[in-house]
Amino acid sequence: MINLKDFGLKSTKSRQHILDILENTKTPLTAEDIYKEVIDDGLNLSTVYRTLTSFVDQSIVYKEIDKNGKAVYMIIKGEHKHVLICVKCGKHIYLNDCPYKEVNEKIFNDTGFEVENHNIEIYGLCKNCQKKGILEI
Amino acid sequence: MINLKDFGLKSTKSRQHILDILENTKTPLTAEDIYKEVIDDGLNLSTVYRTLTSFVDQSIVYKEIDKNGKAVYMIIKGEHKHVLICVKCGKHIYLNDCPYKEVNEKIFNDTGFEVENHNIEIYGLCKNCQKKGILEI
DNA sequence: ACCTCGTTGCAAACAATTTGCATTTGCAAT
DNA sequence: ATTGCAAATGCAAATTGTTTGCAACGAGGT
Repeated sequence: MINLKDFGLKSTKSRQHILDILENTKTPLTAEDIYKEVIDDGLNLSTVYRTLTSFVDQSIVYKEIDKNGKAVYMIIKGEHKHVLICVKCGKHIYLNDCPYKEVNEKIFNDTGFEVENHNIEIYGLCKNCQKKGILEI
Repeated sequence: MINLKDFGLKSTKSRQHILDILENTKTPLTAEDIYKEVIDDGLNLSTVYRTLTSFVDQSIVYKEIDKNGKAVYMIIKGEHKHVLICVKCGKHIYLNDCPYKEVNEKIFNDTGFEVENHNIEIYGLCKNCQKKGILEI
């Protein structure tokens, strides 16, 4: 349960609704996705964008750019996420823990570079699509 | 040396020039970057886009979307690159080999996902900036 | 209840990319 | 070499996703 006031944001119906949507989705959403859900409130698309921007500024949500250049948003729940993306069916599989932890140490030893954070999208074939044979995107 | 005909593409001056540019750059280029280099040929921006699209279709170049949602293109030369980006001074350090190789196997064992490729940008402090103390971006 | 400043709607601006159509060009067949 | 045709190109206009200016509105402290 996020309290907008804690982030210096006024609590309006629009924002609460958008926040609610983001809190209750499992997949990242585009501004358009969210807009469709709030259009009945009479909410404007630019308000959705502005709201999302302020959420990003306050580190309430993540903003990522997908393969098609569209921005997708998802709520930050503490740890960072890594996603496996199937190049065939587009399925997103989220990893719960970071499999790259040990690598950071190796990088530090090799280069003296101290890793703070990383954003990783890994492309491949999900279990299901491997069965289907030849790669056809 | 790539031969366009091998990819079912007509060999035109425009395409050869664009291919040449892509073959001789170390950094990924945007359509605009390339356009600036071919504008003296009288080449049109939409031709650049169409050429890049057909190169992507033929798997001659990669298309990635950067943080700002812009597409960048780079020739496919077999191996992929990883870059360490210093959050303080912005320095880019390229890794010669992929430190994540072993991880792919772990992912496969855990999830059945077969990694084909990944694009990684790792953020942290380079050796030099670590000395300078507190992080100020 | 009032005042202030942040928030919103609306329309218009923007930036990156794509598309329709008329013209040109590469190249395979003659 | 010449021809014919599909593919490639230039140009301008359309599209898509996102941002912005401005006037009206509303939340929340006083």
